Amino acid sequence: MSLGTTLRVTRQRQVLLDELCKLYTHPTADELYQIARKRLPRISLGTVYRNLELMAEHGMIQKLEVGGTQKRFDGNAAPHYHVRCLKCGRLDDLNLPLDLDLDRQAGKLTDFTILRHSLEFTGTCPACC
Amino acid sequence: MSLGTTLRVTRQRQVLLDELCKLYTHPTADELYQIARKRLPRISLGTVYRNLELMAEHGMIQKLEVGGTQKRFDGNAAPHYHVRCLKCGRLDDLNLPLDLDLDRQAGKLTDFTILRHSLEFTGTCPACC
DNA sequence: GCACATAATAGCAACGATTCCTATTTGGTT
DNA sequence: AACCAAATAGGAATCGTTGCTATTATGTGC
Repeated sequence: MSLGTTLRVTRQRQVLLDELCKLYTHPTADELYQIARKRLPRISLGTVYRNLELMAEHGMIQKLEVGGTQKRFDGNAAPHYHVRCLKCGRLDDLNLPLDLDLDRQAGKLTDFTILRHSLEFTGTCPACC
Repeated sequence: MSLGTTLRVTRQRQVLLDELCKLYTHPTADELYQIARKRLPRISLGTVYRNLELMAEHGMIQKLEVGGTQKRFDGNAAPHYHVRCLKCGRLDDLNLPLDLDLDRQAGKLTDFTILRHSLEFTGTCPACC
């Protein structure tokens, strides 16, 4: 499946996107699987992984490569920053304006062609601190 | 093993730290295992993981939680930023000054207690682009 | 230098997250 | 309705990492 093709509208895809967009908790694939099963009891975990990957490739959602053992997903496709709690793993959005000038500055210091950046703050959340 | 205790100086630990500090490629645990085996053919992968973890806890090295499936390690314990190639995974240091004010700004926007941040640029390296 | 306590090791089993595989089903098109 | 390619469920396989245990080595006090 290339980026040019359109994705078919399957019930599984609709439910996954719908549930992901309702959440602001940046769930893991397995968390979303548990949620989706309430509406589609026979959905498989493989389907969840495949669709999250495809929807991310198509720019409909974001796959977050942050600290921790599991990848997390974000229904908000626009780039933005995050805070992660060291103790419980909670991941929140951070309302800090995106600094696109960083990409330009970085580009001047390296041979790489810079496409974007990700900024993750680490600390302790109110519940854990 | 708590942070208060001192680590014993074992041959394995010496070799791992020595080899890691010679590299600027931010190797994975397995890459470092292959390198260390040239000097210590009987070293085990478990020893590599355990020591990298311990040395990171003691602030001697850094464990990098960046994009990709494997964790990477950095012999430079001072915080700094990185660029990662989307195509080959190459991870370079970036000589952009650390912006500590970001932590203060982030702290004003959230209930979290901010400890630090990690900034990773993504793009394509000269070899892949 | 020797003995002792305990930290660290090698080797391997187990684990968890993710990907892969295949027969079957479904969505979109004619 | 018929067709084809895409998508699915279910489960096996893979891969990075951690855990386990008997054995070895380090640092310390004599």
